[in-house]
Amino acid sequence: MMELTRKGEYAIRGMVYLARQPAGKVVLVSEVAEATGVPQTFLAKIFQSFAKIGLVNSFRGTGGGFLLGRHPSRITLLQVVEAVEGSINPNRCLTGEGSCERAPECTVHPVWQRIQGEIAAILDSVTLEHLAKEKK
Amino acid sequence: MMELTRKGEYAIRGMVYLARQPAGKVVLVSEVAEATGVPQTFLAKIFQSFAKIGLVNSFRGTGGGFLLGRHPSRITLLQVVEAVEGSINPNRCLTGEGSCERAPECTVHPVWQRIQGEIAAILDSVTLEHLAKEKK
DNA sequence: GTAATAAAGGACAAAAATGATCTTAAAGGG
DNA sequence: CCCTTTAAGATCATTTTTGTCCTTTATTAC
Repeated sequence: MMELTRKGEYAIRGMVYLARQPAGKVVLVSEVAEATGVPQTFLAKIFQSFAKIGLVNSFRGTGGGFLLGRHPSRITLLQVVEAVEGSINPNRCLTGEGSCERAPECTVHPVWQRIQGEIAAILDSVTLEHLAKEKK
Repeated sequence: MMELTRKGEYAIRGMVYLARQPAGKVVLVSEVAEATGVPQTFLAKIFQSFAKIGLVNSFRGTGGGFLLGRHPSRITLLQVVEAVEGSINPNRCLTGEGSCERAPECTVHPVWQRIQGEIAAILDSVTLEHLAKEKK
């Protein structure tokens, strides 16, 4: 449970790979996919959606590919995860408009709220720059 | 992302409803399902699996139904959630045997481990007894 | 015993997540 | 201009999750 979806996992793998490239280096989805063990077509979709929100930049044609949209120190795990799966929300009860009519008397609510806060805080404290550093 | 599955959500709703019953009171799945807004057949499956591990007790025939397998103070949210979705594991990388060959050099790993720990700690600190108390 | 009740269990159906394939559009190289 | 490269986009296939339905088994009431 509480598992990151594959989409989320793949997105992170791909973005960390990009973060490990020399600044300005453009790489092919095919390369990223192979290196990270992610289905190429699926990763392509993810990167495409990231291009739309500026998380990555993309170039077509010969010499084309992807690179990070801004410095890895300015992209947090939270941003990546939320870009791919929407805002963190461990329980449907927490979602905004009318999704839980029993919210007022729902005693489970505050628990999920705490969890949501913890997760977001942790994810937001980690940047792609941190993750790009190889472990010794 | 990081969302509880419906199964998990339904399980919690059902168990909290049981916890709110007078001690020893046996209730029908149909009653629980209706009161909590959960698909009856789905909830039945969940309770059936809970019966096997003693989280609830079940009785067939007239006057049959379900009740908690032990005192609500001795059932934590973590136990309910794990019973229904397996052990908490926000990232496949963390799962045991061979699911992530790149675990050793995976820098994301420790982050998920922290998240996993936080979630488990919070969920384990809340019992059905806590949740059964109506909010004022 | 027989009938009624209600969970157990299995097989099936619908929906969502995951993944592949094919066509289109943009960019560069000759 | 034409060909190649590579992302963009749309469509389709597979798998998993979610949900239903039907039959069987246990229990109670008569």
